[in-house]
Amino acid sequence: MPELPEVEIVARELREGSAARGPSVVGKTIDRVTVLWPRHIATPSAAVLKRELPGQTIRNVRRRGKYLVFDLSRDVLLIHLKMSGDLTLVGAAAPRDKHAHTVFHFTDGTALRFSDTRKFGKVFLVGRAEDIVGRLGPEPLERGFSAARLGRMLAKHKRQLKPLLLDQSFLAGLGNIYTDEALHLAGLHPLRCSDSLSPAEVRALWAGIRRALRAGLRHNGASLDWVYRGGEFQHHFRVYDRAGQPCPRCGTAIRRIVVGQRGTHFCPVCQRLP
DNA sequence: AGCGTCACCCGGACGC
DNA sequence: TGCGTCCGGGTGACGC
Repeated sequence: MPELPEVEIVARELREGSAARGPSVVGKTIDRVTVLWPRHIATPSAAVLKRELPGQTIRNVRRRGKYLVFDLSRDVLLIHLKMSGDLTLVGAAAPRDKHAHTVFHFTDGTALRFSDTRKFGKVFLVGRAEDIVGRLGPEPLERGFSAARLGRMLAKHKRQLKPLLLDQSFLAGLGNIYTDEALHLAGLHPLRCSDSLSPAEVRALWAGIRRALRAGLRHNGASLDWVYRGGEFQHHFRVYDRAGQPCPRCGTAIRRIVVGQRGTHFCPVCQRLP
């Protein structure tokens, strides 16, 4: 279930090369594209994608929110992995993968394979990355994301913290895991109203968000959908997926409720509703 | 603006 | 063992 840390790790590995994902894709030129599941191609049509990509070279791979951004010589390719998507650089002789739905073949014979068991992932080809990621909120790990800024953002809304933090146009990159973890680190109930936080609570939330994301990065992401081989963060969850188990801080049984159709995990003692 | 609901998928867990 | 059913994940579309 890729959230900011998992996507960041994929971007880094594709950019710099890794054992899990193969050598860097930066500098490779696309020769042709195979699309076995056209519904992956969100924009434009698969036909246009197959026509426009050949000849373009990958200049850089980066992340914005949960999107992977491939800067090409002319256009920008964006991929959203959703929950079960993965990208691997493979050689010409690689065994086929029945879940590989879009394959970018390079002129050197290698190929970047987009596999997605649940077929939720999306591919976008646009002239400017902003066409897709322009509506995203700030990056929580960026220098400019201060506690004061978070406080101003929170005060502008009257929403429950959990759905607000999951809203990518409010803040980019938090999914269900890191939101629950951040709220526990901050000692804030997921149903607290965003404009009701004291300055100290805002600072705690700011620190909790950043600590949760950094912990995920440090442990190479979480592996729940058997996608991110090597990710270990699932062994360090404080509340996520731990209903009935003891809170790491006070020992009280973690509770699970549903907020906006999302499973939400919290400690009823450390995260009280005023 | 904010909220609820649904659709999109399918592997795995569960119940019978 | 083999079925059937439900769940969860991120997002966009929709209606209120």
